[in-house]
Amino acid sequence: MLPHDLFSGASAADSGGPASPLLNNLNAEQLAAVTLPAGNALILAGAGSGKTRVLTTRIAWLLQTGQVSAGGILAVTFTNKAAKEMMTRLTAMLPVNVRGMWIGTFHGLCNRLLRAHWKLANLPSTFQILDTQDQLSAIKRLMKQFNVDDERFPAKQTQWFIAGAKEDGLRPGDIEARSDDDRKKVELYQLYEEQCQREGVVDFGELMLRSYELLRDNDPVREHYQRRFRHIMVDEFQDTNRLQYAWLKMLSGHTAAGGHFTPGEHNSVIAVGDDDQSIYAFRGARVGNMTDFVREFNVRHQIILEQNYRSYSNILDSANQLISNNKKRLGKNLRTDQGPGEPVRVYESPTDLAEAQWMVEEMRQLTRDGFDRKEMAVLYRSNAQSRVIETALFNASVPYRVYGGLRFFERAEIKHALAYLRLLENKDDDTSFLRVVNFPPRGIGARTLESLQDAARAAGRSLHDAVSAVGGKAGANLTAFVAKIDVLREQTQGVSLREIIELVLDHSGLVEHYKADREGADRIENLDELVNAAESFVTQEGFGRDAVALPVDELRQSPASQGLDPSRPVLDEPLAPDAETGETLSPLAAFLTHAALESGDNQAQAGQDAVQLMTVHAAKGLEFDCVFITGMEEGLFPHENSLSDFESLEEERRLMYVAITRARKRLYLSHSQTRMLHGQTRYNVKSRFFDELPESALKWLTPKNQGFAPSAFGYGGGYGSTRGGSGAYGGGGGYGGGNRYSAGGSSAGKDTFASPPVPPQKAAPSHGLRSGMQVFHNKFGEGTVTALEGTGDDARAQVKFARHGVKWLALSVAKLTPV
DNA sequence: CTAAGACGAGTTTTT
DNA sequence: CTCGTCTTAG
Repeated sequence: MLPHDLFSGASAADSGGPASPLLNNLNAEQLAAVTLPAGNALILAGAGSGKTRVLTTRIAWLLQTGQVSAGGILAVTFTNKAAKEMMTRLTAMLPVNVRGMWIGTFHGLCNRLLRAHWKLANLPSTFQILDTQDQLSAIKRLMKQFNVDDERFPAKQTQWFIAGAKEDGLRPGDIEARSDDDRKKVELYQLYEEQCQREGVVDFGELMLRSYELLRDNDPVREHYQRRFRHIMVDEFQDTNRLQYAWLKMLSGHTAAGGHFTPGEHNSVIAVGDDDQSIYAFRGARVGNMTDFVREFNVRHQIILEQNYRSYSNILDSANQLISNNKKRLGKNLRTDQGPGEPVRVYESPTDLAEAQWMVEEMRQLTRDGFDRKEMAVLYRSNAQSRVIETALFNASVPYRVYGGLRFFERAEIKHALAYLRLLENKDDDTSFLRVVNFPPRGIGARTLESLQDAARAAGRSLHDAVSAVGGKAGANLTAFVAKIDVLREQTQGVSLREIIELVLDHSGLVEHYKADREGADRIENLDELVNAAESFVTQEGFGRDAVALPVDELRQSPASQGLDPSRPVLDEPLAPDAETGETLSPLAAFLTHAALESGDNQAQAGQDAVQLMTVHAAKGLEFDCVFITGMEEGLFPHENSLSDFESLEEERRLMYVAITRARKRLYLSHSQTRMLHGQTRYNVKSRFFDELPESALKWLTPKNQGFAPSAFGYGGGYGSTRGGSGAYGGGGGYGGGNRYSAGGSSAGKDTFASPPVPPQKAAPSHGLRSGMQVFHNKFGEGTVTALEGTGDDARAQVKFARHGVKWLALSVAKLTPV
């Protein structure tokens, strides 16, 4: 029976209609994917091929045709954004009970499992989650305590080792140490584990690994979930690491565990991914999981989505030809009905500054052509490249937004506040304890803390519990701190989340401390924002799905548990009085989880029509009308660290593939002959990737130079080498003169500049502000320029803000964008 | 305890 | 060059 036969039969019975509107406008491959029969399948989804649509429609279709109830669905993604997107689209498609489904990130779902089975997972019910920062400080603390030479074993490296081991699903005992250094690292890993266990905290890797082990070691639990999740869907499968793969295997019943092999016939796993977009090997992702999946899950249906709905064919041809240079591929070619569109424009500049200025001019033209600024993206390989571009945009008064950097919940003041909150939940969280024990300062110095740590270690207790062991004045300060925390904990019982946070902000002295600080205004504002975040968390999310534990009664009532030996507890608290209502976390605990698992938006400058700046990695999953890929130079893109081996060079190529496929209408590739890097000017050769693009799709805006000849240059040999024609290196002001900018002077003979050449810029950059101008500031919002003075770096502007009054701002520091 | 200065590192990153 | 971290002096 064909998949759609199956469907139409079911839907006819249900709604009387001939076919569900759900399936309208799907192409043949999409339709096949959506209506796949039960069983494991791999969907190879090219960029822009409607992957998310297929995934969500599949779920809706399964539900609508009654093949599964909401409770039988599990969909897992990598980012909260993707998970949210799925939920939103799904609810738009069907009036469905999203609550019953498990849709979330790997870590979110693991957290959910561990919250529900904390006892079996050997965790305290109040366990806290360490983010990467917390993890690093925990490791530093540990290494100091055990007098580990941090020259030989940098904390960062230890962290990397531990995280890497967990990604591979390895406990200290599973690691074969070959060298003394390795043995030491394994020992540190072991000690770190003990420390975390003692403190009741888990890091991101632990969330995954612990829930994997929970399933592996508890037959009833595993079998319950295996029975429950009949349809498992995995997004971005090419990004899964070893452990995540094993986790999926365990959950779907495709593995023998604890001697009880559970046949997987109940469960269908649909893996959706694109091997050509695998760009996260450096953090443990294993593309090989895709072929392993086909083999080990006995995949019989493979569907390739190649029809692209995003870009014109010049762009797609470029992407296709580039990626065809990779040897290790499953094989896929994007196609479109949209026609060729405009050529891909290539620009060469003498300096990185000139590259940026050209780009600004081009953007101006694009704006005149009717493109929104938010539809223009500048992509670069590494963050350091954003600086010149930002400067150019700033000087030209073009609003822009940079992705990346600290997110809301990662800011220092927020972490401080959260640390207090965490201590209320879990007094043994030493990382949080140390973060705030002397912040704001309360006379507790390094020496005091050392003796406290010694005492705690000797007694095998947490820092909180060991304060009484320290005497003297310092001891009194410590006792006062602990008393303050304990009192706060009392005071916050039965109080709303908002009030808890307000109490903590008041009594911790944080707000007061920042008030005394001349530059503390921003921080106070962020702390206020934390209250808002908590408020909207409670109202909007109803504690957030990630944090809500599995309703306890669900497991008990499931037919699965009925045959179980009653003496064998399936649940942590099967008979608790509140079991009937479903055990949920306290609002505070839920909020803390939310903060750890969802670090919040970058700096959502919502509404601003601004040019988008980001790394290529950050651009994955996004799309724009106009895309500039900058710094297309050997050593930068592909990155020098990736030139030496085949595998990572292929990953660089995939990265380029991702970058190209972000563009809908216009694509620009630019490279510069020289570039400031690490305070030195580097001479760069244009990227080898240019030679892998179809000439017919390109338009050279500047005279085309000799291509890169990989065989002629050894690794790194490209720098400082000369190229045909130019020979002008070292000529200083010589570049950019005359011929290079003359319109139509291209050797290809077919180009004219889309915009007038950039005049050589004078040293003093103009800030482009005028009195009376409406401007936008990240912190203060909108305002009016009331006065200007000074030039260059000393330039200042007086701005009257709607909400924050009149302020003088140094333009070299403050980011003001015209509205 | 704070502030200034030395020092070193410097792809990519979500949870 | 430029940022963050660590050390040292007051």
